[in-house]
Amino acid sequence: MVRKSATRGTLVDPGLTDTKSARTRERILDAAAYILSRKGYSGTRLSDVAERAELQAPAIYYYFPSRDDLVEEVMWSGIATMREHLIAVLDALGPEITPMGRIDAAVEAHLRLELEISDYTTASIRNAGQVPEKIRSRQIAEEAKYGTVWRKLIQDASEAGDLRPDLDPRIARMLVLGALNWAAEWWTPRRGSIQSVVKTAQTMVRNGLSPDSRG
Amino acid sequence: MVRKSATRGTLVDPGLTDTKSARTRERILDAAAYILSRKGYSGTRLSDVAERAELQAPAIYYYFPSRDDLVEEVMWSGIATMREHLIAVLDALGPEITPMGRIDAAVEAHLRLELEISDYTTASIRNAGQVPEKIRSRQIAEEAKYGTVWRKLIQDASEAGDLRPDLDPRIARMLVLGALNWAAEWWTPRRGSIQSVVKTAQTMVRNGLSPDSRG
DNA sequence: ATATTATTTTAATATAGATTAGACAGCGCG
DNA sequence: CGCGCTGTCTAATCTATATTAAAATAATAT
Repeated sequence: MVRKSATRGTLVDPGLTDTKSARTRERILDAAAYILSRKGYSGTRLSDVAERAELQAPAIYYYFPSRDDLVEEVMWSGIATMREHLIAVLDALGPEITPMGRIDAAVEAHLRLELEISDYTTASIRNAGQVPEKIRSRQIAEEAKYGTVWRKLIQDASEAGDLRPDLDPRIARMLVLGALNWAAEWWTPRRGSIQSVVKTAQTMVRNGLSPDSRG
Repeated sequence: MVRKSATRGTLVDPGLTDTKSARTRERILDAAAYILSRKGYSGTRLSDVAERAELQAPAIYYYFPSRDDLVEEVMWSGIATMREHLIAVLDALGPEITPMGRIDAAVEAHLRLELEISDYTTASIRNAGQVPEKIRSRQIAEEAKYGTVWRKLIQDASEAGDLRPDLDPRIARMLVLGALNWAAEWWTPRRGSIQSVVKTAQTMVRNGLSPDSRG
């Protein structure tokens, strides 16, 4: 029996169903994320995915109705995971943290997940522009949700008077996310620690957004 | 006679040879840049390029030895154009401009070329990670040259005492370029003018890089 | 141990897309 | 006029890759 793309576990709850079958499915998704993040949408061949998942290409069809269904799941779960991760981090912060402190935390959360954990995230980020409409729509929905979390972060800063008045908040948000997203394109472990990237990014974002300090 | 990829004119000097043939070649390159920036490396089909250039796919082989040669030229000329553009803008600035003022100008130059002019630039930016090694190497060389211009901009600011000491200059540079590069992914004319993007980007970069103002 | 179901494999199929071959039109020139 | 060159086209080739079909193997239940 071929099962219709079953609900994939969230990051927080990585799957109640931990059968051998579920693990194989996960292995295929992981492989697809890996290839997708490196080769792009059109460059992702099922044979490559299969090789990395250590099985034959047709076996993929036992778990996914089509190549595009597989890709779609990788794409949206990449962003969904990012959002879940970010929200979990923010929720753990406690109420005494300033709005700008929360933005610092968000910068770190985004960078760490992107750089150290997830092929899903980079697959999702890099291919956002290239996938066909069918796949894209669901991903756009996830992106919008993620953007909303950030919009709130910046709005809170603004309301606390911690945002330069000469910034367009939406543009500022996109520029920040761009700086973070792009990190996956150039960072490698060989060139400095993630910690150093996080630190510099936090400093730049904080000072880029904050009004001039009045001495 | 098939000519080996002839030297493409620079931005400043768009080709001494303005024959009908040269124009057709240009049309093919333009079409390839357009498709490449939207569909990615593997997704770029010669038939699509041909359609946009208003000829049949095999005609492309009269001007380029292979698909990859065509792609390669788009990819490196995208960055080369960006660098020429940036250098031209900087050279026009005059010596009284501060290092940070020059960075402002660079931010504007980068954004304007990326957003208003060039499919080449976005093709080059977006597909940097996906093209095969053969193509990539030449592009990496161009990227390095472009990075050098920016490195100098930031170094000059640093030597003038206009750079926060707690920033890693290389990381800061990559974060700035990331914010700028990413703009192509979200900006559309419908959502605000380029001018507003430029202004917000300049403000954020300037304040992100500058030491705290002592009042 | 055997029947049944789940999983994976190997062997077709089908199509898309790069590339090549060969023909053809326009054109300057002897 | 007929020749050679440039630029383009149509038809043919060839390969890669998604997908389907038909087994074969593994696992589980009876």
